Amino acid sequence: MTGGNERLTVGVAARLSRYLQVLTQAKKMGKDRISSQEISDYTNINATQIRRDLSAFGKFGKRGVGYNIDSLLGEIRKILRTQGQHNIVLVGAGRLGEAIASSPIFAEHGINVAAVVDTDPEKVGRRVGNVDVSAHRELREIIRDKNIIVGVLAVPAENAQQAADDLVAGGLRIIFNYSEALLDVPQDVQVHTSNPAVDLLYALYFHLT
Amino acid sequence: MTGGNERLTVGVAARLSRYLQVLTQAKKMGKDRISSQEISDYTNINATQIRRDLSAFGKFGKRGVGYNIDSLLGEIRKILRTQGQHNIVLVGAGRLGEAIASSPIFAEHGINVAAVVDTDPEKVGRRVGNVDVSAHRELREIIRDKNIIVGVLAVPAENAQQAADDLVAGGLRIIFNYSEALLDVPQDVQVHTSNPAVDLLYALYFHLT
DNA sequence: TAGATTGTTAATCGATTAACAATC
DNA sequence: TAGATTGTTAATCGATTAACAATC
Repeated sequence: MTGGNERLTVGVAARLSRYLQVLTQAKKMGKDRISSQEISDYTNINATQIRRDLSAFGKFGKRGVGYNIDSLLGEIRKILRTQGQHNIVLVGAGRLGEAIASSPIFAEHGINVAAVVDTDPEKVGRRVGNVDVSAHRELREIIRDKNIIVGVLAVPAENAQQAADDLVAGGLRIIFNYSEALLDVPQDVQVHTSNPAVDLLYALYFHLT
Repeated sequence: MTGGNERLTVGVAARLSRYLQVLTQAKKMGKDRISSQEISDYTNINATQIRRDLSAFGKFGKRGVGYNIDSLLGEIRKILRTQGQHNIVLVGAGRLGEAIASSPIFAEHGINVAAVVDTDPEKVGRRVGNVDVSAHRELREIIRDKNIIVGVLAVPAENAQQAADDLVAGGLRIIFNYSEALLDVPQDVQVHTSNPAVDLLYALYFHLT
């Protein structure tokens, strides 16, 4: 339907990202193909919606059979342009920072924790995930030298704004915020705040009603 | 416009939860009132949409002034029915489990980590957050005795399905999954999978295009 | 009074869904 | 052939947005 070169809408890009996760996992579980209904069961996205999203870019499925996981993975990666490696920096080497750096969840999608920084001299030099912790004041050089495009904040709320300012000063325009703090940043910086408690309240509402 | 007793749509409930987070933080920052435009800046939800969402339940704002934070917090909590305390159990006392249990992010919204369990005997008895780690096999009794309604999985992907099965067997119907695994659960169980890598790919798409 | 911001309308756009022919 | 599942249409519903009068 579309030529294929327009920018995706926010909704479509979000859904395609979720299909990507399901396909990655299904592949790890040894599956070869998957139906729109199965993807729907894992994502709670309507199966018709899934077929519609995919068929806008080509005929990727086989009627009566479903979608080949490997080839669909390739197609979606092409659409989302996420085929390369992306370097990120993690700010904060506390428990959350360590958990993030050691998790396979990023590597699986081509995202590489290229550096970890902390203000605490005790933590500098320690190994976290695959890298050694650097001093927070070296942030600017690290961002430049390692070609980093995303900063992940794993610091207490009271330090989050300062850390965000440092990331912005270093040139980053995408920040993932794992603290509960609200961040004030320039207009052209995207902040993604992840707050499990908010998601939980929302889930509870539907449970209680 | 609405009588006020219908079930909220998924979209409205999700947005109201996010307003709740912004208001909670703005209050901590010492603010008394806030405009729909300010909430919009923090959430990326259109200001008209915010006013529309709120005015469906009453006239909570003052023209020319904005919304009083305390009273709006109360109104939204009433709408979302999140005024009580909710007990949750955390499965897994590793780095991520410790980070979650020690974070103020849940307590702030009336969510109480009432128990932490782990299969590793080394970890049982250790203090994490405000509770002592219990043995995983006691899960069922803990859920019953402590009136727990939500289970949070902070375990490696390879153990996630087993842990989910145990939570379901214990009677829980809401699971938060912080592993990358796909979980097979009965129809009436809600699974919320949080995958920062997926969110990141999605953010990158808009950055790169 | 002047400036700001809500509450509300009206118009548009994208998401959702059921249904089903096409076809593997 | 029989069963399954895609690709697509058509109809509906909710989200989004601009605009502005009301009013603090």
